[in-house]
Amino acid sequence: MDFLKLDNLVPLDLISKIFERMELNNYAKNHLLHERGAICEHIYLIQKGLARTFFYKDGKDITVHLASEGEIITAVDSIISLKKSRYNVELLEDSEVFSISYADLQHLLSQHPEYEKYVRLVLERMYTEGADRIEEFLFFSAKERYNNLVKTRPQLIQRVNLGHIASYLGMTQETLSRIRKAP
Amino acid sequence: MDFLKLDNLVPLDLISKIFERMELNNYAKNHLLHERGAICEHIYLIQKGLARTFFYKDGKDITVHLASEGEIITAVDSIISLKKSRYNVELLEDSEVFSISYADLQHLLSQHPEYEKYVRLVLERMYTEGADRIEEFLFFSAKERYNNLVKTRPQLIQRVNLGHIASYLGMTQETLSRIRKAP
DNA sequence: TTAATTTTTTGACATTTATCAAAGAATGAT
DNA sequence: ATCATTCTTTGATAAATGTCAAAAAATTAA
Repeated sequence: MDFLKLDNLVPLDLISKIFERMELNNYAKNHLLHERGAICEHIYLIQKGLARTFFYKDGKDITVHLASEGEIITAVDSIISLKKSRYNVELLEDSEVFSISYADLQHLLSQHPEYEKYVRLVLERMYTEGADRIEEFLFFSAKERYNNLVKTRPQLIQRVNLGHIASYLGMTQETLSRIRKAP
Repeated sequence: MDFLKLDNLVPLDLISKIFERMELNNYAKNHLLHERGAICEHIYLIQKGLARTFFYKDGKDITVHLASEGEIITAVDSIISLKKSRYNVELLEDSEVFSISYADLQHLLSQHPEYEKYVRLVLERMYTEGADRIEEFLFFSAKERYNNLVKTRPQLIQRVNLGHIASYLGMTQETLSRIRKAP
């Protein structure tokens, strides 16, 4: 599985149209793009750097999503439903981040319905990636899930700390540490 | 989480337009709507009855998806990518099933780009449901996952056998049997 | 550079869940 | 109704993973 990169799916002229509507900002490591409890109104595209979505379960911090260059991140539990989000979206490195409000995106789409198709392609891809991740949990042991991640997104292994990778894969950091050193 | 029902998202006139292009067929229990190894070209909408997507991992049959009345089912690993599918799509009851080829749907959308928006809404919903399911695996024990399913889709518990429910929830049937009888 | 902080590893032990084998219950076919 | 088949439960045991506590290593800040 190769991960969502907008530029494989969407023609350049549309990308630039969307980018015209987007703000590009620089933020330091640990900056929160979105904080839990708030309604999330923006979609973020990582231009440079790394972000994660996470939340707390029984006091433990669990990483739900990781996005690096060219990938999209937002609080999926809020952006569409407009409900208060349980998620935080945090930068793991100093980053350059494009952002567009969902309202602006919808406005752009209503003006240019010919672009809907590409949003559909992106959503189809996101959906398929989600389905693959569900399969991982249905079929694979902790060790296999880790090995798959190493294969599909090796850059993450280098850049994200062990605790975040572990919770992203649905295991404790002790378990991941032991998997890593196993023969 | 309430499950995907087209008619909450899509205006009736579009539903009927799509339905004009759809075939409605009756099939007996155990009929395969789609068989693994083939490229899946159709999307199915369950009018009456019950279907599941499943596949084999080390000889074991694992249910990946369950769809009842008003819900959509297809081989998600194939319909978009046009790769050979690992999945079977099987009916668990005698059923009435609408079907449309993905090519026809795309054709309809190119003729009526104003409908793209609704496809987007459906995909957004499907994506969010997928994200919820991933969360289940990240956070919840076998027992909690079962209790959540009982709460969100009680009809399934009645209609789907224990083995299929168990694999859908990522556990063995013995574990689910023990969870059920636990105090 | 040193100290403080954060991250990773390790060990001992507990818990959850899986595996295997078999019995019991339910369902469907004749 | 009876037999065959499929589904569910049970028990014994094993394997995977989690928990807690602490040490070691790496990173960051002063």
